[in-house]
Amino acid sequence: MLKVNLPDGSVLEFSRRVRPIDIAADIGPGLAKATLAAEVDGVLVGADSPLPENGEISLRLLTKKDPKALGVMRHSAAHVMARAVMRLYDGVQLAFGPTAGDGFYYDFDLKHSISEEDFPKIEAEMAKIVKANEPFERVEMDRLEAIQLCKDLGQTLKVEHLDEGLAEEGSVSFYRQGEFVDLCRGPHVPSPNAIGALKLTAVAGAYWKGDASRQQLQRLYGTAWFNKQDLKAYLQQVEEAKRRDHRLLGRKLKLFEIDEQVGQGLVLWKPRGAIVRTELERFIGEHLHRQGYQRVFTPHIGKLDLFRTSGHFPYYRESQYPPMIAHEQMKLLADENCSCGELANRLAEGNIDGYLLKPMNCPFHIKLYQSEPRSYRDLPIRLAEFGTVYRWEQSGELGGMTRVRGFTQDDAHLFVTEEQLDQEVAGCLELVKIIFGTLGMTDYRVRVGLREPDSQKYVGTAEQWERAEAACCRAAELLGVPFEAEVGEAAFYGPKIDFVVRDVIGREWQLGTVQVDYQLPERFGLEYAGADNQPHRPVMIHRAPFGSMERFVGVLIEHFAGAFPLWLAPEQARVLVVSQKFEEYAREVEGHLSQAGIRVSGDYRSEKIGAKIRDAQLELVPYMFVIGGREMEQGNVAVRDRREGDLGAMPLDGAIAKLRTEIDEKAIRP
RNA sequence: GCCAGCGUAGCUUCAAUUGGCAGAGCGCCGCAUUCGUAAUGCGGGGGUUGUGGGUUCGAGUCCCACCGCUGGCCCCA
Repeated sequence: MLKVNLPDGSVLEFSRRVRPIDIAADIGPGLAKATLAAEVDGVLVGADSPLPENGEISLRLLTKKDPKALGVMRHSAAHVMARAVMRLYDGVQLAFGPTAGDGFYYDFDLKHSISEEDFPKIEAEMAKIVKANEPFERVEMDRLEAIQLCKDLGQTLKVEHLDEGLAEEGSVSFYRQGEFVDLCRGPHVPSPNAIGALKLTAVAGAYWKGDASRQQLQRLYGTAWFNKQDLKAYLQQVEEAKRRDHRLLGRKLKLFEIDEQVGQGLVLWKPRGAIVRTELERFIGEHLHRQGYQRVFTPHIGKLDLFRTSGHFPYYRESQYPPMIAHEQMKLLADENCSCGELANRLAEGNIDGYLLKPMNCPFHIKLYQSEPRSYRDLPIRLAEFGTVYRWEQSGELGGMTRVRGFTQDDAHLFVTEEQLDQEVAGCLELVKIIFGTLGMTDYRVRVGLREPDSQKYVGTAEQWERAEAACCRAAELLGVPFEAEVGEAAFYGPKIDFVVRDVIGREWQLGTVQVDYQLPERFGLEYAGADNQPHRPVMIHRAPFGSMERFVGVLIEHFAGAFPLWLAPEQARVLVVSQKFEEYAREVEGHLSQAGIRVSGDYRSEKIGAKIRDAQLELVPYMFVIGGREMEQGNVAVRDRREGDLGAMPLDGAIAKLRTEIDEKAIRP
């Protein structure tokens, strides 16, 4: 006897063996037809997967109305795509093909190099498969049988996966649809007619099992929807989002430039972009003061030895700009006919010294800590700096402001006692929360990055890691926002708490970060005198609420679609003269606004007022001051709001007060 | 770094029939106009088609290499 609890509270009982689809049929034939998948005790299963004979379960039947059904359907769409590709090309090896984001992908190994030109052909084949509407059938079998089946099918990657990833499994499942058979966990929709609209979106390289040392496969991306309208709406939304792309707006609004001749990933902040950045820095500066930070400045380069001690060099050499070597050393090496390989070896071994463009600020702040004897009474010491660092990111990874080679962190390092750790981490997180709140950025997730237990890439003892990870988890809980712990996302020296946001094309970027570090204090032998007059080792917290100014401003441009709140707007107001006859009075107005600390400019071109308004609107200037004969006579100003349009005439003092209030409150308007 | 695609004026979904005179709009500059809440009119300058090489009578167009950009993978201290 199986007792089934449905979401509406009703209970059904079955004495025969049933599948979700049978239960749906019992309720009504319409529902049976509409059921695409089911959720049993919160676990996604196929509509035809057998349920236990006895016991009690909670069951949710998933129809097109349920977003989870959309995911199941997309997974099926991936199978349809794989089947189409196998029909069209020879020697196709299947890898993985899951649901992902707003669509799905499938990784293949095949000789033919798929390009976008092939899409119409593949899409047409997929349409045929959908139309034929052969059901997806689930087949379970023993793992060893499965290996034999995959061998028979010539699917060597699947055999590999059965030997590696699934080695522990007793039995595995396949999904069959016509001639197409694929090792797959499922679930799938009953048949492909649930796929209402399809479109292939991209092709890219992807490493087998995500391992760069393995072969590279071809990954085909697609999106699928229950109907054509949804697909159309989605494609429109994607186009819409692209218009907010910070790379486009950055140029249009003259915020920043990345020049080929300067170098890849090196940002030139234009005057307007610099204003946004400066305002953000000033904003956080106020909080630094309140939270007891001390501002410091450190150089852009330091001796290699410093970074040998910190562990950055040579372990992270690949992601640094190559070291600088002194003239004399260079000459000596040249005289010896020293090869590049030899040079690299000697640098690594420490036989040659040089300077490194800093990849991080911490070693410098550590030296500042060490520059004076420290007592427990001094702690916590909080050293803050807008420190510019340089990292040799791989060229394929660079783009816009979100991934660059030179960037400024709103960095700080806190040197604290073990007892102070929790409170100080909480303080750092609070700061990130304030920033995100002030800017109205609510769409973020918090990730606690933990170490991968058996990986070799971390430094420090297991015991230290456990303490640090525990501290991070405690702090995340105190934060009061949902968070997820993610294994393998830690820094090499410690766990971290990251604030992650999405850009307009759905990519995730880490912004604010707080990291707990027992390693660097150890490596540098940091100490403070305790109450017991014995030396103790401080714990370090690395923290950057914005993350980097470049990435943050890039994301912020997209967040506001370039229309910054008044306090951040590069140009807060523009004075527009109806005719050049009123220029003198308008310049007076402009002067008063400027005196009041408002970033204002004047448009005195011999253009019509409509054209000037249009230009100001397109340049996203928040306020326009229209000055004509009426205003001059009455000694007032006509204010136009970028969003709301003409606000009518008002005294200049009143207008200034209005703007000042909005600036001082850092108001965000919808 | 790897896979795929792209690169024409400051900018743009840019245009340029099978390889056959490099064009348009916006911006910019000049002149006229002095105007009331999203585009005034006229005129003008601006390109060694990313760079280098090759095929050809002839290359923006075809081929090769490099540089850069876009999407993805890996990476991300």
